[in-house]
Parts: sequence; structure tokens; C-alpha cells
Amino acid sequence: MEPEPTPASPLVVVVGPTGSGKSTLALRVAESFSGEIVNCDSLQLYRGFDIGTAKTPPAQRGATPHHLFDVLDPQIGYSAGQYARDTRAVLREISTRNRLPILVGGTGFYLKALLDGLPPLPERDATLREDLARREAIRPGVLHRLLRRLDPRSAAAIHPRDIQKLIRAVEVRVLTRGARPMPKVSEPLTGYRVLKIGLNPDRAELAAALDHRTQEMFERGLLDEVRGLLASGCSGTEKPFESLGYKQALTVVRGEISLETAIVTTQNETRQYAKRQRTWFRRDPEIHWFDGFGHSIRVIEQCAALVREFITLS
RNA sequence: GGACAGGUGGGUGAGUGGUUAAAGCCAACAGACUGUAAAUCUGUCCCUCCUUGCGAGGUACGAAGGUUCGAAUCCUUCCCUGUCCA
Repeated sequence: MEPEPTPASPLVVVVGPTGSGKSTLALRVAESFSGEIVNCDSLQLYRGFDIGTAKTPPAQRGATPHHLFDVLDPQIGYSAGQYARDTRAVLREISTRNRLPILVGGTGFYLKALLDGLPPLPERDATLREDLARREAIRPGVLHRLLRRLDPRSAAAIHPRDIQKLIRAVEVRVLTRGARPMPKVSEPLTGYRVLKIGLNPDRAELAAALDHRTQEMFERGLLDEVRGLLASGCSGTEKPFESLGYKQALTVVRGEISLETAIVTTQNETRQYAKRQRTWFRRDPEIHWFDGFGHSIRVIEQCAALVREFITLS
């Protein structure tokens, strides 16, 4: 085993539930340590989806470069694997310039794909998927039975009703059939030392802040943003329209539900989403947790101290 | 004051004499996650106890009585709520 020829570059990661103040904290850290922000949010990747994704407006970004924001058109389907590849390139580029990359976002799966890597498996196959979905619709349960034959291990790990995951698992087996021992190992990110920072604001306070933020998004023109997207050629079936706020705004624009109902359901689902994020990040033992919001002076100072220690270590 | 309708677990809402601690939905809580991930999916959800079991006990369908082997379901009175008539 050869030792790493060059010392590993530092990488700071800021995670936490939506609305916990990740962007603010990351920006402060970036300002103090010559950092550059790299997006790790599956929706802020999309162009035109600004209000509902709580994207930091360019005016507030100051001189700090932001990467991987607004890089996708709504009709582009994306994936964790693609994200990992794209982001690794961006990270390297930033480090080459001796700047500190700061990864920010709440999409745990993308972060995992980036840091730990994904096994080298085939990408999605639309036609195959359609076929599989059709079969399952006709005979509920077939996919799970099929997977049990093709790959008993994954079958045991995936619930029979989780169609989305079943389709992928079956797809992988079908696509790699005959392709002998697929390397089962993932390819983790190399060449980096990672500092993971997690924001953990008080639950009730976060819920209140989230309710308020949702209300504000609608007041600040979420509906108009959706109308504009529709006017510029979107059909409303694109992936980012499946997300919180956009999903509801779309039905309001179409006159299917009232604004009030939309706000309330968005608030509920946002709260539930925040919970799922906590569940995801909670089990990562490498995260340094901070109780509070990312815009709290106290949290910013504590994080800055941690980061300072982290980067001078190299 | 009179006539109807109705009061069910955190919310909604089924249930009209017996496998009903009470469907479903929502909220809440916990969890899973190997290319759709702001997605998708799972579990718990009256209380107590234990030998954690299709376990034991207790409480529960506005209140109090009654009928019955047995009541959320039937009867009586009372209290509330809604609509309509005065």
C-alpha cells in the first residue's frame, strides 16, 4: 500500500434538517476561511426553482463562489451517482486552487454517494422500468417475488410494497445479468479529510420557523414562480415539481385546492421531511452536532473554532 | 319556547345489541434507505403490569340512570352543539 503522495485536502460538510440555517452558517465559514460553497441539495440544482427551495439569493452570496446551483433544467432527470461524479470534479477544482470547499445541503443520499461512493452499477433504464412498473400494477407482488429469485439478499432488505426500490433492485439484476461478479464495493471519495458539521435546532423552534418560512414562500411569490415555469415550457410533471411547496403550488395554480390548504399541507410535509432528514443524519457518528440554528452567533463562533482547528491540522 | 339533526379515541369519521380497545384517513412519534431521495417505504399510536403474548388487568364512545346474559349501539332524564320555526 503506497502512502498518499500528497496530503489530503480539507473538506467541510454542513448538514441538518431543512430550515436549520445551513446556508447561512456555511457562508459565514466560507467568508472566514476562503471557502467556496458547493451545493448538496437535490433541488437547488435546478434552475428556476428558487423561492420554494430556499436558495440563497445571489445578492446574499457576497463574494463567495457558489457551485452546483442552477445547473439543471427542470426536465433533466438526475441521480445520486451523477451527483457524486459531478461534485467530485468540482471539489478537485476548488482544492487545486487552494480554496476550502464547503459542501452544504440536506440531501443525505447524495452526500453519501459522494463521500462513500456507490457501487459501479448501471444507470436507470426507462423502458425496462416502465415494463417492470406495468407488471407490478397488473400483478401486485411480482417484483418482490422476482427479486427474491434474482437477489435474495436485496429482496430481504426491501419491503414488498416499496415499488420504487424494488424496481431499481430488479433493474440492476436484469441489466448486469451475465456480467459476472460485479464489483460489489463502492468507490469512496479519496484525497480528502472531511469535517462534518450538523445543525440540530430545537424541534419546536424549527417547526415554528418552518411554518413561518412556508407561509413566506407563498407570500413572496411561489405561485408566480410556478406560473412562470409553466409559461416557459414546463408541463408540471418534471421531477422538481414533485417537491415540497411546488407540488402544492401547482395544484393551486390549476385551481384544484385553495391557497390555505396548500400552505397547511406544505407546512405538514415540510415538518415530516425535516424529521426524515434528522433520522438520516442522526446515525452518522462522524457528525459534530451543534444545538441551534446556523444563523446563531454562538453556533457560528463554535463552528469557526472547530473549522480553524481542522484546517490548521494539515 | 318549538321542530329536526347530532355529541365516538389528539383531529376527522365509520360503527345501530355480542370475535369492538372501537375501521379508514389525518396529525404525532420512531425507523429504513446502494442512481426518482424535498422521493419511496415500514412500524407505533388509551393506561398499567409482566413470563412481550393473536398475554393479564383497568379505563373509554357527552352525563346519570335503566333494559339485557351482554350496550358506543335500545329506553328515560339531563347537559351541550348545529340548522330551521317562533
